[in-house]
Amino acid sequence: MAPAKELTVGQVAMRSGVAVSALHFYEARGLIRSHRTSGNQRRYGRDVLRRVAIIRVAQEVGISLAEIAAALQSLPEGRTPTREDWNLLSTGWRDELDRKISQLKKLRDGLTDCIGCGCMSIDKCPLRNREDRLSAQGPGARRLLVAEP
Amino acid sequence: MAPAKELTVGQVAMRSGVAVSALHFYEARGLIRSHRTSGNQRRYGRDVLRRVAIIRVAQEVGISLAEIAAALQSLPEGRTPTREDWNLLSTGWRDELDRKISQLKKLRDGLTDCIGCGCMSIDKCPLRNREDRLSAQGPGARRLLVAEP
DNA sequence: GCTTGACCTCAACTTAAGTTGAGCTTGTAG
DNA sequence: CTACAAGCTCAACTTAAGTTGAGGTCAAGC
Repeated sequence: MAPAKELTVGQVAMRSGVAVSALHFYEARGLIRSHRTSGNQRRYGRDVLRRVAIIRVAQEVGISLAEIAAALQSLPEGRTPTREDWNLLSTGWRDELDRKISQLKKLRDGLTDCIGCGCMSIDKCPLRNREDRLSAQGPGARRLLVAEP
Repeated sequence: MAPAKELTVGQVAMRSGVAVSALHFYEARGLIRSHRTSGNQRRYGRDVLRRVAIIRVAQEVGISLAEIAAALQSLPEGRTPTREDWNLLSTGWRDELDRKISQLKKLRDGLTDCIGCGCMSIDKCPLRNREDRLSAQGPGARRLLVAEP
């Protein structure tokens, strides 16, 4: 089996859409790893592309590099991660991810539920007058942040 | 109708769970608004609690204050926003929110689809060998980032 | 065998989103 | 009516996540 060719930092940058400087930065932070050629240049295995993709996706939904780094620790250092490895990683995030999904849906669906504005507890709240929801639950702000879907 | 009592910055901080300094900051950035007492202290209408809640929710899912500020421009300055106002706001975000939801689900569901790792195009990719998915679509990295749910 | 574009390190700079602190003013409870 | 918690402004500091630039090395094509 021809050992899948290693990638230079420039190639990884091109294929992942991430700047070389960011790759250096991720490496300094321990999110990715490389080994060096005799001339001290970085070489990456192909799995780095997947790791970088995950870093970007996770970042875009508001997960910090520190959290991502922690999660990536669960991936094996040497070998290409299996499906089991990935599942392990993502179960560590599941609660947080579920919560975020829920929040996003609230935002997307027009924020029709009360998010702690206090107006629900006032008789003249336009939302309450229009829909008359939640009115049986007594006064006070409800659901400051999303708890469940 | 007793005009719903106005809130001091400290009360807003307490009820929203956001620091006073952050409220000042949001105001400086135009995300919320107050008027002043004769003694130059801030007073807020109750709608500020809802605005702040939205700011926090949106922030948590990775939307920047600048984007949030832009979206909040669509809300009426003077009156309590109606459901229509909120819908207008959230439709401006809908595409971005849909994309983020989609990304989150990928992460949560174990990243089982290829996210541009390049390994799908290699015969010995463990995922491909196990599942033999997507194999009819030719070589090359696929779905670097999520396009559709 | 050289030259030119990729790489290397390291320090300094940037932007976002706040926090902290100093020094001064307000307002409310006793 | 006074003390003291709460508010005000403004400048400086912080952390995260990079980017930029200087100064020097590597390697691949001609």
